[in-house]
Amino acid sequence: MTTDAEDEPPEDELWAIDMVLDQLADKWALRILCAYYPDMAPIRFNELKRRVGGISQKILSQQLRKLERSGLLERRVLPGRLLGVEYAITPLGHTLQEPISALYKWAEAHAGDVRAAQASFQADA
Amino acid sequence: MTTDAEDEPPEDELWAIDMVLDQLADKWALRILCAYYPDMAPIRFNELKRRVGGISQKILSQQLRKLERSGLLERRVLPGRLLGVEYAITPLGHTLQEPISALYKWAEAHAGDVRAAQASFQADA
DNA sequence: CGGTATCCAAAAAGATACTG
DNA sequence: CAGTATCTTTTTGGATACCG
Repeated sequence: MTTDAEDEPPEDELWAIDMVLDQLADKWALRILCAYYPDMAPIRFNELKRRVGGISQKILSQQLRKLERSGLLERRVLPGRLLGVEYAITPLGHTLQEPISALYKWAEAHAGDVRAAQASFQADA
Repeated sequence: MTTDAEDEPPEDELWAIDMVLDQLADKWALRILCAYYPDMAPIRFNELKRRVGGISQKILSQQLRKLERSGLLERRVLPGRLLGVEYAITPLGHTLQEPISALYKWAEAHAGDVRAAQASFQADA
């Protein structure tokens, strides 16, 4: 019998999800995307560096290239005499902002709870 | 006991959000929490290991302790004849399932888009 | 079954210097 | 301003082996 009561997701899609999670599951990717919250306006390289905080140029550059390759961000050279580059959220990246924002808002709302849990964990042990 | 002791020094309330993101922004935390999706039932250690896939006992153990300290998971020793432990989602962890699920669903829905973007990125250059 | 301890390899990140 | 190159340090992960 080929009919399962459970869902039968294609294996091809399964590792694709894994691949997508790989894009986001590192120290910086989520933070970089959170830097666009809530206005989602394009951000220039050094401003991004300032907004994220504690990230080196090298890592930021790497991450931006990764996010650009994934189609979440778009790199734009600013025209005119002003030497500059900005990174804008693509339409695809924009669809990700909802889940990201949800995560960010959760962090805002429950940061105290997490801290309290960590504090009481020591006391419990 | 201290194989890889990772301590988060208490910081300001402003940095609490950052601390929360630190809990989630690594290779495994999101995947482990995704393993509970969609039924959110408690999962035993080795079943969790199988569901996550590709994770070693050591890392899984580390991550579970971290998530337990953060109050997202609860470790329960199973009573009775069977030697076993299960990890259950706490009420706090349950509130996180919504953002996590949103992220997971996004990955499901847009995995193809990301792949296409990565493919066209080479061609574009 | 559900972990820990130890050792080791690999990957990520940081500092610094340099470039167009 | 916006990076790249190079080197070093730090962090992470995997492979056992072993324990309650």
